[in-house]
Amino acid sequence: MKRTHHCNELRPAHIGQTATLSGWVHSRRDLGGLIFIDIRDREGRTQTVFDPSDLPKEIFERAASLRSECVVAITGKVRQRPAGTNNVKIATGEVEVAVRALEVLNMADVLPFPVDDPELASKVNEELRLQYRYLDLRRPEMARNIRLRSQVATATRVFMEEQGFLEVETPVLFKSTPEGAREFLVPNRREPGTFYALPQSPQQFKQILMVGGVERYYQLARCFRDEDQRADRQLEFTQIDILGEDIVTPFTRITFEEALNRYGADKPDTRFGMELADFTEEFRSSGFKVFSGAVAAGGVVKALNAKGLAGATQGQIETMTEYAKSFGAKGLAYIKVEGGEWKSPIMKFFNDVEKAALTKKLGIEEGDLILFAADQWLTACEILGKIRLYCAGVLKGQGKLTIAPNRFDFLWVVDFPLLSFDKEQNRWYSSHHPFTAPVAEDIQFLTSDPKKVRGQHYDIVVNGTELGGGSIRIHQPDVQKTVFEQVLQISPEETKLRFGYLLEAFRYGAPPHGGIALGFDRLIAILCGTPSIRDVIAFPKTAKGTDLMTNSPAPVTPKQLRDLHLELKAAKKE
RNA sequence: GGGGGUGUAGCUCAAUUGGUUAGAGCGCUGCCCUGUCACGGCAGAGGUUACGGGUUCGAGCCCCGCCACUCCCGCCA
Repeated sequence: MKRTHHCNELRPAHIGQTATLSGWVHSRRDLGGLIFIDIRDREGRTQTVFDPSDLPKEIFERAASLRSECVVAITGKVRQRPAGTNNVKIATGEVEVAVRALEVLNMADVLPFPVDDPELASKVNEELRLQYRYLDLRRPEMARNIRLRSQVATATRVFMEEQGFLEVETPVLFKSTPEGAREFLVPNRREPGTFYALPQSPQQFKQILMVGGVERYYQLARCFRDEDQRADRQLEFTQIDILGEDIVTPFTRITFEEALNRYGADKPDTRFGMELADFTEEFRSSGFKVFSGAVAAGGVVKALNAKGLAGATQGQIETMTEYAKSFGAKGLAYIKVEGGEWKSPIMKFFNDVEKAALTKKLGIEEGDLILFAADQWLTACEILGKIRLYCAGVLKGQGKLTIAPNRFDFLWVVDFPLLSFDKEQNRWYSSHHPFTAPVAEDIQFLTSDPKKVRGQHYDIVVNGTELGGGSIRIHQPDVQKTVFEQVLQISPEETKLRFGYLLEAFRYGAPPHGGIALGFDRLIAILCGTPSIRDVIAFPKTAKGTDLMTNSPAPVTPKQLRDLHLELKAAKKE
């Protein structure tokens, strides 16, 4: 029995035709003298009817023994449903198939969790869903995500090819690079003590492709980073990786500095206001020593107005304070504007001029909650940035802030600092990656005043999520050498060992080039409206990097270790 | 590495704050049922309260440890 139609296909126009459907038993409704079975495939579902007056007894009895998720094929006549029994919830709800023949392709055990009821299934523990991922993937929600992912991948490829980009696959077995994320290593059987590394991104190969004359490259590339996971971070993930000439930017641009000043984040969510305001000058000589002291130490005073949050309980204020402290704040000063007066433990320190400045800049009204941070510029901005998002969450929960679900605020963040300083290791490191070109007029400061150097780097942000980033690459070997050796303090020997091939490639005619990488999983998650990229990856890993379905990672045999010239120092904990 | 949350029947949850035999809905099993689509009715089975200790006359509940999942900080060029 070969399927003639899929389960979302039959309509009144098919009435009278003979059809064969195959798929899973979605649900069985056994009325005793009559059995309805909904058959589901990935396209949808169709009701079939088993009527004993019309069927051999044997078939009817077999239908009665079926349970959810058995795999069957049926043949029968498509007919109109009796008046008043249409099912408006499904697309095939006007017709049904009167079964003549049934083939049971496979029985199914009782399921560990329901897949037929979207409401129940969506609440099932994710641990269980991951363990039985194949069942989870049958749920319409997951099936839709996986399909959308496939469609977006195809659309991407069609678009890129039209624009003259070539998809080139780059090796997964690559070489370890000292900068950047922790890598996965692959021991080399052929030469003891040598290793491949899985790429954190196809970065270096794609630059080589530029030198190789590809001109416009893209790839849906798998990347690997052995770092701790988040809802939007997996050990292995997919990037839409692009390299070519300067990328056109149709979206709003905002500088890194402005993004921090206004939103307290380098990936601002601009779908709502509540912007930060600066009060450094106003409090420079304030009687409130916490503020004036921070300014004297070279810091700033920032504030934000959480409109309508004056009703926050002491507990909520406490929670916010703890939250702020977890980001390095020393405390969280606040003012509640309630009943026509300003209520705050620090009210007594403010004079009228300061109050007037606050009222003016923050547009303070009855019912507002004002929150302060006084610290070094970056710290103060980031703390209030986190508090801003927290407050937005609370206001959303109270229905005081609504954001249209189909609103996507895309923007470019530009003028990032090229370098950041690592206090622990006492050295500079690349904010983005070591191949990012400095802004031309800043190159002179590379060795004398590294913090002043801006990178030709841009992040693409949507709704507060970093979707991707790109940069104009260094294509002059001398600048690249300076970055490696003098700024990042990688020794000439190490540089030659790790990046020699790249520096050499640049000597043979390297065109200027820029690239961008978009987090494909994050993009799909945003399009699917889910907060976790696990929902758009067919087989994701848990927060600890395990695969609950296959139980990986797992030990290997002593022989495998011997072949790889490896010896274990610590055995697996039992 | 650190902080928070969760873990009770196959699933989703409850258990009056330490007190009788740990309950409900769904699912499952059996019987009944010819127009259901969350079918319905009757009956029934099903529990190492994640795991290991401890306190107590008595622990799902308190304490210590441990495991798993999850959210966040660090980390993620």
